[in-house]
Amino acid sequence: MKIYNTMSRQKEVLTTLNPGEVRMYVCGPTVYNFIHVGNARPLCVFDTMRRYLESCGEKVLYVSNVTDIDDRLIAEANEQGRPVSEIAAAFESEYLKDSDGLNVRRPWYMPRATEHIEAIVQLITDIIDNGYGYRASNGDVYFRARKFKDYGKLSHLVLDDLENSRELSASLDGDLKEDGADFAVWKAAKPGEPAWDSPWSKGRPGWHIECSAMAKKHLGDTIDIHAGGQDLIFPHHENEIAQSECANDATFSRFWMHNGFLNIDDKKMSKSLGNFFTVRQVAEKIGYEPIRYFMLSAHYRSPMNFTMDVLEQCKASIERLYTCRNNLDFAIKGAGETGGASTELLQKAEIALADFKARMDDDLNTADALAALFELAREINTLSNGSTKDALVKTAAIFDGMCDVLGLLYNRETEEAPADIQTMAEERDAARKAKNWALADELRDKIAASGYAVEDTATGPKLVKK
RNA sequence: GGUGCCGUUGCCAAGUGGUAAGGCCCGGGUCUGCAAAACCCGUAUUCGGCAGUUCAAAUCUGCCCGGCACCUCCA
Repeated sequence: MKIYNTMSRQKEVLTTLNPGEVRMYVCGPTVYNFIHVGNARPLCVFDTMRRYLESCGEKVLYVSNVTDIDDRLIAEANEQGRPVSEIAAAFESEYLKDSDGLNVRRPWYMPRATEHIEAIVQLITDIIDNGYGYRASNGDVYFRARKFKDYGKLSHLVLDDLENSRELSASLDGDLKEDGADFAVWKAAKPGEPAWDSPWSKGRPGWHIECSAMAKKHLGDTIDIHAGGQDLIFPHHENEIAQSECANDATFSRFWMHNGFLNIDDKKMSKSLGNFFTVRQVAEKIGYEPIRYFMLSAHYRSPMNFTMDVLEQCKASIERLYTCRNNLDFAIKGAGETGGASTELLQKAEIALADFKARMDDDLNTADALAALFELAREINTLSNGSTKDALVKTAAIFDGMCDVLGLLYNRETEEAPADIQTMAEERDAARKAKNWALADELRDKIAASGYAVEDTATGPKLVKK
């Protein structure tokens, strides 16, 4: 497949260091609060990337970290008067609930920053030994950004263009840095802050260094794909590259993928604007699945506008897929050994699958892939009545495979309706045959009151859970 | 100031040189005892505007208008 590599700014054929194996690192959340809907985008998008690669037979070593120590976490802990570790553990658990709710597969490995202090200290030591790091008077350790000749190669920013902001941050940091462009890899602890021993001071890792260290520890010096939100390109990923390449003397990541941003009602999401939504809030209103569908309904690199109105549309779209799938199941139950439409159905299914793959191969075009899925849904709705059981089962497998790659239709009701409801449906069918419409309607109302809708089909009544 | 992105039907959104996918909504029809679901038909002669290149442009070029993001810790 081809993916857009932020580094080269063009689509490239994805290759991996070891054939059949993809080493992928996706920046995860800082667990100081519930994750917001913006966080859900990389979760859903890169999970879909992983699912697609796996469906193609690749083994995906998918690493996504949890940042459980940083300034915001400390601020939150101070505010609540609880230890940082407690806040982090609580919100990590909430994060996983949301992640599971969105049908995001658990990472192959999910490293926590605080459990990798040793690896981090080692990496910083290597950086200093190679001349790229230095200890400041207060015990902080900084990285000499300017010394790394490739600094800016990912973001395509030139240090001198950052003049204004650089001066600003230099003045804020006092005289600790040799150069305003330098960034912290280790921060000396202030009184009361969580701290770990190091050769330089009791302190904590900087934000960028943890990803460098954890990627190295679990995936090696060179990884295949590094992914995250577009806002991480600079400075986060740029700094990761500087740290890792200066410490390891090897290319850090061969491909860089970045998802576009999510706006809320056409504005950037922020707490001050009052348009800040957590995944949990939205899921409680409408469920998780429309959120996932929404994330896949546009190309992952384009900016998206998040509104409840559009989410309702997503929900309706998913409904169509569920209905189709349920109809397919119903058709399978009633199908026999003959069916004139079988050949055509299987043909259409193969075409849809080929389209689906071609679109996913083109830089993970999930919006286009969804179109292929809907085209298949229409063919199924049209042809399933005239097909054999064998053809229907094969078609279902293809349909399910596509849904599985997208991570959709994971809330399918597969249980049979309760016996009493089925009995009522049969009684209603008998009433209909006797043209007793009053009784038939009465029974339909009763069934509806029990949470089921009954539909009349050529092969008998069909119960749908509502 | 530097870097980059975007503007396609009522809404969402693909399409990046060959004559506008798909979904939601809406209107009409078929099926149905009535429904539901489904299917069929209809919904952009047109892709922010103006020029240009080309046999051919939503797709390339230029200018303009409008919106957005990043530029030291925000996915």
